[in-house]
Amino acid sequence: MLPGEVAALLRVDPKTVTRWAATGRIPSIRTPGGHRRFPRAAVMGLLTATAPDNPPNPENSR
Amino acid sequence: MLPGEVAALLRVDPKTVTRWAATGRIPSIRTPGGHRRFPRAAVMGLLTATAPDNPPNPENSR
DNA sequence: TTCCATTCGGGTAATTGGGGGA
DNA sequence: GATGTCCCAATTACCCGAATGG
Repeated sequence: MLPGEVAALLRVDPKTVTRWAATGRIPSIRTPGGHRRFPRAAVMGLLTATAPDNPPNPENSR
Repeated sequence: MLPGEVAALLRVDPKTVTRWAATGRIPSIRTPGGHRRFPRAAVMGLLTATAPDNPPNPENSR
């Protein structure tokens, strides 16, 4: 998966994704020219949202 | 979407949006750096919930 | 081979996160 | 109980020119 795709999915700058790879926060593969490729699974793990309990259930909220 | 955008849209302080995410009142994903991204749909839900005259679920707001 | 879009690298400004207090 | 504003540190976004990939 390309840096631009990951950036678009997480609403960040492609440069930020590159920084994550540089700091080892996300696994990445390097092309012979130095460009990066990211495993789709790792990217999917990042966009896992915390699902809050905010349904019509007042008793649960209190 | 970004915390600042949500804050501007709901006309609250970005810190308040952060607190909502922290208390689980709005779903959010975290970047590896710790910043938050909010699903547009969830923001719209909050926007509807804070609407002065069009609350779909008044009991949900409490 | 040339073509264009994207990514590379570094540097700087703006935003965000967390804690504490009004 | 919830929100807005203060601090500082960290993260992120946009600028440039040059190189890579298909």
